[in-house]
Amino acid sequence: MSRRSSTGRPGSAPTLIDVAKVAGVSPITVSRALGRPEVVTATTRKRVLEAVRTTGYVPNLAAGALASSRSRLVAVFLPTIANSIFADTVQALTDRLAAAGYQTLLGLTGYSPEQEEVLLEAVLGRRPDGIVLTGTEHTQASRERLARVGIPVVEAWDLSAKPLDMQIGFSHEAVGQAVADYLVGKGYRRISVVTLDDPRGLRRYRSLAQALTAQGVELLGVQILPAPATLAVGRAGCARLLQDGRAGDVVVCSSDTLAQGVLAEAASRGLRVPEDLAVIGFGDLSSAAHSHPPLTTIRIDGPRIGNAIAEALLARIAEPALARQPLRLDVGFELVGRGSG
Amino acid sequence: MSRRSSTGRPGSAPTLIDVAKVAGVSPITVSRALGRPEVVTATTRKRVLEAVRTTGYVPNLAAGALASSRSRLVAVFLPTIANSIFADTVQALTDRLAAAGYQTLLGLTGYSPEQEEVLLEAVLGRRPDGIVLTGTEHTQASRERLARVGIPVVEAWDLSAKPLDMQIGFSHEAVGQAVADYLVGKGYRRISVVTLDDPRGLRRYRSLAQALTAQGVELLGVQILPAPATLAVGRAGCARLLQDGRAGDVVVCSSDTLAQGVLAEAASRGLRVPEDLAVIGFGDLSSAAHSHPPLTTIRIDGPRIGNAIAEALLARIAEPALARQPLRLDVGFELVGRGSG
DNA sequence: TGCTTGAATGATTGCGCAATCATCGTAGCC
DNA sequence: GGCTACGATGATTGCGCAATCATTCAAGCA
Repeated sequence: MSRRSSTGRPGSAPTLIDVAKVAGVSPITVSRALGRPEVVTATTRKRVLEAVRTTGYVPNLAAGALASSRSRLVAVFLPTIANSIFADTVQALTDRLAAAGYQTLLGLTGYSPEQEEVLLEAVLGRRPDGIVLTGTEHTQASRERLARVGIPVVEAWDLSAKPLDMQIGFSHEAVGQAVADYLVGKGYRRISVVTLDDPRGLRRYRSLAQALTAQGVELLGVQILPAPATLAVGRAGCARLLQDGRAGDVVVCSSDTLAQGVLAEAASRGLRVPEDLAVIGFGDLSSAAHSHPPLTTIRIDGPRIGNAIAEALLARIAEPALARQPLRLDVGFELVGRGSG
Repeated sequence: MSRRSSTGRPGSAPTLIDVAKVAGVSPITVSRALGRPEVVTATTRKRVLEAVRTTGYVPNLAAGALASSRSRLVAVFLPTIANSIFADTVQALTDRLAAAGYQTLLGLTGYSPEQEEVLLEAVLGRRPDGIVLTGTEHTQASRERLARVGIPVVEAWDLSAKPLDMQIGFSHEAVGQAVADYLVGKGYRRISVVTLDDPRGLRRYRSLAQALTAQGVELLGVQILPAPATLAVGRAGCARLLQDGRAGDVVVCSSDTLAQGVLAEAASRGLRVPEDLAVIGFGDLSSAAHSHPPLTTIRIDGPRIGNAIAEALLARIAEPALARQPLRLDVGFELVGRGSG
């Protein structure tokens, strides 16, 4: 196995030049055969691909990125990987991007704009061709930096009045409103909330509270809990509400996972759901339809968001002239009524 | 906002040279002030940092990678992001790597070695400083390629006889054995399995079957199901077993999520758990302790795996002389007995 | 004073590739 | 047959940075 690079150093990876020598063409022809095969004749292309195979050549994308100022990298920032509510979106997004020759840099922000800012600073060093952020809450420094660098940005899972660039999500206010309407319509008047202290959950909660107030109903109790969203946290929140006598007739949760915790707490106390205590979740995780009773929740089309992000990014990259053309896609949501409330 | 690059083109990002001009030093001093601050005097460092701030400079890591042949990138391949069993590991891993100045490239293989091979080929173009693979099943082409490139590789979540490089995981055979011992010890003789057709789940299942056979017990029924691991899939698997009269007294599942599906199916049929049907899971997800009844399952220390991967990678990167020094870390597992079986 | 020593800084070079412009050759046309 | 037009290929250059070697300067010492 004595392959050697153009400079003759053994052990280092073969380069375009090595391939070119083997194929008997110029380096740039190799580059073209690989990058834009249609501009090269079938025979040279074949010769080049053969040479690629024998040399074991793998293009150095860092060099390519430097020369072309296109990194073929997309940075994706998530609050956490643990909450599977983002899983479908990320899956669809990375699949679509991978198919288009893009790779995904992952950043985990832990619901913290400051953390996001730090990661952003680091990631920008890669000169990604696109950036996907979760939510619309960012530090001022992040906003300014993103405005400067001018690469396509998608804010996902939310909509806001002052977008950085493109937004693909839905209105958390509308969700709160819809839940309020649903509950009031079903005759509930004694309502409480268990929510994570993440920005979107809080917005849904506030919107719910406001919509209820508008209909003459006041929230009975609220538990705002720090991440992560686990069943244990949901249980604890519910226990606290019950203990304070503030659970009311229905608990609205900021995620299905918390809701299952509430379900668990209710069950352990012998409360019947929904007769004694109704429960509303958010996310429609795979478990929601199969809990006991099945969970009434809000369904978001995660894969659709992921695909839409990819398409928006790829379109913008292909046609930078569209820059800062406002894209604002509301994918909506669906309230799925099941047995829990 | 009229920053311009060294070549005077407006709009393009400032470079080391721009910063150097502003700071009144040579470019290489800027590089040093940023990369190895200890070799530069405090005053120059301060001047440089000030210039970095005023110019809004962000180092181009692609150029740095090209010049230094160190990408500060680690590629992480997961079967899927949906199964939260990997979430803790990835979280710990990325946190630790980010703290050390490394970024994470995410690859989703969908439990397919062929998919992994394709992604590997693409990712190798970035010349990552390390690669993390899930499991020990890889195509021959992947194995050869990885052997050639000689960058640190960690196979996680499993152990095998022929490691690519480093391995950090546990023995799935031992898990199967432990479950067999546990069940037989509890007096169960009529045992069935619901498993995803992922390599590790299948290995646990086969080991369980073998260990049972060694004790004179035969598996009553097996359902091998395609991904994803959802409650619905678990329910369907359980329903099938019951319908065939092959569920026996206890169903062993390849994940907690499937187990919860089994629990749901049992509940919907009015079966008492564990009296009529016991259930064993795998993973000890946050929900396992709170299901009804709480799930007997196998706990894996995910964060520990993530941290160990990061440490192993960073150590190897810092000291390439250790290359191919076999590292094989068995993090073990714990059978957590709860109410379900 | 003259020398050594080492810390701090600078000049040069090349990493591997794609953009750009130049060249070659052939088909098509009147 | 001579021309154009265009498709295919090649030569040169520079992307932004760090490695390497060179230089400067001040402190320390006999």
